[in-house]
Amino acid sequence: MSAETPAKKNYKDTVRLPKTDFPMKADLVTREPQRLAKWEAGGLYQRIMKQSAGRPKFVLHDGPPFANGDVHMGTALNKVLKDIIVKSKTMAGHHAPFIPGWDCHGLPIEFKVVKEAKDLAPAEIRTRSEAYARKFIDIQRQSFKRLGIFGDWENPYLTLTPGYEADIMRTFAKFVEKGLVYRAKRPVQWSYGAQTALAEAEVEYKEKTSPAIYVKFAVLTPGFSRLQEDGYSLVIWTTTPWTLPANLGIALHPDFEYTAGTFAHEDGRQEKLILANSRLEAFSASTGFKLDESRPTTKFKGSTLKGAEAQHPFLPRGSKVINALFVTNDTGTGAVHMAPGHGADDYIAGKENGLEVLSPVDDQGNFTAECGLPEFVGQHVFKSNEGIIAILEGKGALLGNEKYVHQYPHCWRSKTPIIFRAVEQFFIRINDFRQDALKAIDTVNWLPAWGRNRIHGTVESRPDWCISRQRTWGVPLPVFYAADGSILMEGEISRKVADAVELHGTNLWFEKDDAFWCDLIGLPEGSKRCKDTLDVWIDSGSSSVAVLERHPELYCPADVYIEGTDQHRGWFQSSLMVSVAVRGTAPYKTVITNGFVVDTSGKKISKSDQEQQGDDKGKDGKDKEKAKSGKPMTAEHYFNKYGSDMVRLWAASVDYQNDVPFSEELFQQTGESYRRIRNTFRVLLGNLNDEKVEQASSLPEATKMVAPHSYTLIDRWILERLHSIVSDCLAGFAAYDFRKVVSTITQFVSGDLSALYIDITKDRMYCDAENSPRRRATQAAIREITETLTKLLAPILAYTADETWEFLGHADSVHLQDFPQPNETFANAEAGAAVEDLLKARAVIQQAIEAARQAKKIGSNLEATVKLTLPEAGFAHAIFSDLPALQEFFILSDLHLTRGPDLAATVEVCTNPKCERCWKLLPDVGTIAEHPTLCGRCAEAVG
RNA sequence: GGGCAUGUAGCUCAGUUGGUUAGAGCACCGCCUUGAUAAGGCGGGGGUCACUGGUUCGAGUCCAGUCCUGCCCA
Repeated sequence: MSAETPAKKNYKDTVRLPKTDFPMKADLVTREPQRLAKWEAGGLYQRIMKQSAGRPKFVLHDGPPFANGDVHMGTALNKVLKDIIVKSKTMAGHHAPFIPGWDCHGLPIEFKVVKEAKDLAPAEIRTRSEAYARKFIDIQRQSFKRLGIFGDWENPYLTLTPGYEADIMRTFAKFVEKGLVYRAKRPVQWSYGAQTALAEAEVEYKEKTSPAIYVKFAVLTPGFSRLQEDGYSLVIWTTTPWTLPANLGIALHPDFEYTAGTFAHEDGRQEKLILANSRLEAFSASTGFKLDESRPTTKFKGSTLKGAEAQHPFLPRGSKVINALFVTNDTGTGAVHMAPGHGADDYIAGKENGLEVLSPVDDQGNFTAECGLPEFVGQHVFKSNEGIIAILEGKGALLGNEKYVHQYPHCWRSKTPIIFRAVEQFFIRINDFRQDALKAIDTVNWLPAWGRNRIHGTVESRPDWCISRQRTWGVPLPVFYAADGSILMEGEISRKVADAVELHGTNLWFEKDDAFWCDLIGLPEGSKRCKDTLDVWIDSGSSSVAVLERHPELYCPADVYIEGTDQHRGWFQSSLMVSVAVRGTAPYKTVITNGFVVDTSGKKISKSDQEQQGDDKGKDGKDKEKAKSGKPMTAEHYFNKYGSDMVRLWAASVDYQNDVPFSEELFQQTGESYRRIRNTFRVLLGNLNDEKVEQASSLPEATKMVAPHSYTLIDRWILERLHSIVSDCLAGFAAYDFRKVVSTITQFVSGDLSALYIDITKDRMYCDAENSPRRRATQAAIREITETLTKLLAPILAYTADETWEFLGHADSVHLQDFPQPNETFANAEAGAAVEDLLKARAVIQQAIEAARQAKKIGSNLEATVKLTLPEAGFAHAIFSDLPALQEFFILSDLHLTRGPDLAATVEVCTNPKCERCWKLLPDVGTIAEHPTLCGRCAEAVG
């Protein structure tokens, strides 16, 4: 009576279902830290280095992030890409050390420190800045390690260490020795907010409203040729009225046509003015002054007035008329106000024409006595615009005044508008080696290729490098001033400073007095140290000297630099310029750029935006709201919520050479891919659970236990596919195309493994006798597939691959393995051709079955009787006459074959009895007395 | 405003020297399965290939222009 129940149960127990402890739920957030701890305890990175010692080297040089703030997703993307490169190069047979670094000096840190406590002594600022930097180095290091990035984390390079600082100074010494450094009073981009000069890379452009005014300058020189009468005024246009006290000249384009004539205003005013012809109309539209055609006018070229003298509108001095080619005719009047102390073009043109450099503005951006207007001394220049306009108006020199909205440079740290201001600064003369740098660019492989043009253009047009900063948190500019004020700048002097710094750090410079240093260097008594520090781009730009050449494991040029696209102007360039100046060649062989992380609406999510959000919290409602709606952008948030492998998979599956879209939704999408891969690994591992122990312990020979001829067609096919997947992935890694690797593997896992191979081989794996040759053959194939995929994924899914490797029975980490090589045995795609035909037939069958299923005639495929018509031509492979093999491939109980004109299939309800064990509907069920509910195969398997 | 990039399904991306009905993965809808089950299978919907014009028998692909977005610069 109850005999059937235990019997049923018994048959179910004889089915060899996949069994594994490899969890379906990844639980990366808790498991990854455990694995990381294991890696660290075992010194995995050091072991990889030891194991790969002696192989061809591959050096990826880490561009140092600022030791400031948490790890942003953009930084995480970059670091993960670096790690994938290093791991894949290692597995491809290289010795690839990774020495991470941090950029420690500079304004961002000093700014925070000074904000927290005012009026600190320089030495104190430096102590606090170092502590600040080290705090964030630790924070970032934890995040990078957590992201699964392998490297010598305990011995990173820091630009604040004495050795590095000394090398910066020695690099400077080389510049000095090559005669590339000079000191000059030149206009620089000055931040009054941060009170320092700024480099090109330290300014950002934002919209600003400025007063745009038209001002007349009376021409003094009487009877100037071609001017028929006197009393004319040149008209200039400027958006910076505050620079007028520094006006020393007026520039005209030598070739433009100018008109001198009488202009009348509606209000009755009349003026005798000179403007460029092309600007007359715009001038009239802005000011209301129209040229009175009835009065005599004179036309002449700008070169005519060269050398004339005009009257400064409110100061008792002249303004010299000069010619300059940079005068344009798209804005203004064709006559440009020249203040050599307040503009780069002005400075150059002024120098050529013998104008002085006047810059009556102090560090805070306030006027000094030199401005010649006592009432303005001590007042901020931007607050003085209105007063100056009032003076002009009072003197009758103001012809027009409007609001002008334009993109204006701002300080990246203090966010204040910058001013051009002439101060004594140190510069590197670029022209002396610009051509060498341009040549060096063409020795480098730029990825993507347009990077070459980008940096070429940058280097071609860049001005001299302003390398001095009036800041405290940086490497001192190692030069001295003699008692008479003259400069003591020699390579030898700087080297002596460097040697002392190497031993004691740069704090020595700030702690000891001038007498100490004069004594140490051997300078005459009374000499004084320079108070400036070096531009931080010299710091990081010197890394090819301070790191690549110094570190025993590295070399120069490095094989690869990879950073965000903004570094064409930043680190790629500063590194290039330093390297070319110092050794004449580029510091890198290949330069890869990654795009910026943007949200899905295509907006840039920058680190400084994120910081702004944090900084501005609570300041006002608007920013608060912005901070609230802002998405978290720290890597920590995402690896703590989704796991590091998810961040890594995201990084590997986007087109990093363009801007990289990022959103929570995208993360969920990545999660789907991840789960698919993981679940597939889980089944594969489950199917290996009864692999012979001897096999597992004699790895990797296990995969070779079944000779190729024992494989069935479907096994040979999947191994052929695997063969080409290996080739594709290796090619993808070699081309730094990780997206290709991910999509290749994803599609293989989803399309070939999950939907076909695993599905088709379920029957033999579950229901065949344990040692049936085809079952063992498939098991061997599964081991090869799993091991191969695990190794291919290891550089990307650093944690999951390692976990899988462990479940494959290996004691040690997958990261000590090399990449698999394509198996030549399966290179000829013999099975692939047959499977192509099989898949065509399968599609036709599935459509027929689906129709029956939708019509509720059948449920599972096994309930169908399928009549398949194959075309007369083709479908010639032996398998098309092997009915059992076809039934297995199509996963059917009952298949009938005919040949006809077209490929076609019809479906009927199968009437055979169902085998209780394998669930197929087969005619021989019930023919075995011992097992009345089983088919022949199952009866035999049960024994 | 200039230089360099970019724009193919809801999302991330393929689309070879121009050549059938533009593909994949994920998402979505329906069905099946419950022996991969917080899984798996099958089927399906979904695209004016940014826009406009041109070359061509034929253009996502080549040419010109426009627009969007990003980087760098002014």
